[in-house]
Amino acid sequence: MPERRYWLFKSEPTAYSFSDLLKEPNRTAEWDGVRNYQARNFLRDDMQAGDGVLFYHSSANPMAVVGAARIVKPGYPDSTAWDPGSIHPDPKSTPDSPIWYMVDIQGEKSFNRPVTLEEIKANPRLKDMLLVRRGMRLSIQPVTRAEWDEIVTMGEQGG
DNA sequence: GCCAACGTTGGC
DNA sequence: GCCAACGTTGGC
Repeated sequence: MPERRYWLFKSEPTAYSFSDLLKEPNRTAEWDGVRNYQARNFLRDDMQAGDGVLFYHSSANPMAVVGAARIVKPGYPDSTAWDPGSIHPDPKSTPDSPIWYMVDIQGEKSFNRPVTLEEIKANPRLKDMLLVRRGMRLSIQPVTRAEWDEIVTMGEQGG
């Protein structure tokens, strides 16, 4: 049993929100459409079933981590890449030679309150998070155990 | 709506 | 293999 890892997934809530995830059958969705190699490597190589996911709303009001999810299916080829009807087609990726990967995540808990980007920036314990690093645009980022604990604790404070 | 940051593309 | 142009991300 590998050690549990922690991640942060960004999503624009106007495209797909945490409450959308909670409305899915079994609160589970395929996290498809990632088209960045560094994020792809995390999806393909590093994620394991059971890993924790902080769900972050970007370009939102407020910008915040709004809940927790977990990986329920580790990396497998992203079939939307060779689906010409998808919003992120990539004809270079094929079933025989996939380039892009996805995971399945299951929504676990909506926080009692959003943990805002502003609070994250103001918290010295979270100063090293990739999220607040200048120019860091990765939509999937690793998070340390300590950062996970801190954010979950903040989110579970009374609402 | 702006624009800094930065990844990707393509001409050479 | 360099690098200018271009596209995207995402906070402001």
